[in-house]
Amino acid sequence: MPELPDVEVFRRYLSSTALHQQIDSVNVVESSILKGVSTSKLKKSLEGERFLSAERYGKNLFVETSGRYWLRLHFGMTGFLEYFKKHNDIRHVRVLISFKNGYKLAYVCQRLLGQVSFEKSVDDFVSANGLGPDAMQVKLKDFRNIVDGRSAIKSLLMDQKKIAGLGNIYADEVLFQSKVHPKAACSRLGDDKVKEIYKNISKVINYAIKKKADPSKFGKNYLLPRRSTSDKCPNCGGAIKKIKVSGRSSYYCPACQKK
DNA sequence: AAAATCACCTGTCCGC
DNA sequence: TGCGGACAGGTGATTT
Repeated sequence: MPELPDVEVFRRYLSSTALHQQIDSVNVVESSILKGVSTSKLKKSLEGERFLSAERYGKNLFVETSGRYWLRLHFGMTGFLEYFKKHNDIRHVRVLISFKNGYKLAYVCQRLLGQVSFEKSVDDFVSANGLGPDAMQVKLKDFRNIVDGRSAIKSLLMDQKKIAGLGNIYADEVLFQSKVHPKAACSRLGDDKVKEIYKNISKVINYAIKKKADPSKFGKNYLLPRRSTSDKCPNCGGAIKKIKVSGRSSYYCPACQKK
């Protein structure tokens, strides 16, 4: 689930729920989810503190604390947050933060592909990991420079070091909206197509956020709810095709999206 | 240099 | 009903 739009929805969710409440206790249920921080340090550094604000960069959620660190949450393929008072049937809770007001915030991650860490700042993490510009903030000038070389356009859109935030399904959606084949070589795209892809990145992201990143709420001209070879292209009615690009399943319309 | 492969994990679905 | 394999919205290391 968690690509940029999902994480942005999580950010807004956390901002409207868990901010400003004093943390009573932290329970690390599965310590293998922690990266570069021990269970005891996480507990010691969070207990008694409060969350002050929440930011997002790419697919990462950063929560500012009243202590020394920012808490970074990455959600892998299956992560999400749940804020609740009474709830006893949530599976795969990996970190549980209890607040003095009686509520709890659960970081849930079924496949353990997510990460929880402490960072000095958002900028620190971004530069240390060489992340590209956030997909919601990137300027056309910079995007033009990024789209270069022989690589397939979809691989580039998914490369977090080039542009941060898009993943497998939103990269597919952007290319579908732009009528560009996922394997099209970057260097062979005309400037008009580059501009169209650029515009569709923000268009798709903003639309998805508005729909709470829930594909079942997407309109009929979107590919996202139709990621199946038994489905039809919403534009031309042709069959949706499935291929591998960068090892990931890619759905597209061969009639509308030519190389 | 880019793409394929594998590895990390858990769960579900499909075919035999 | 059971079992094996493929696959799932991420990412990093290693190999072609």
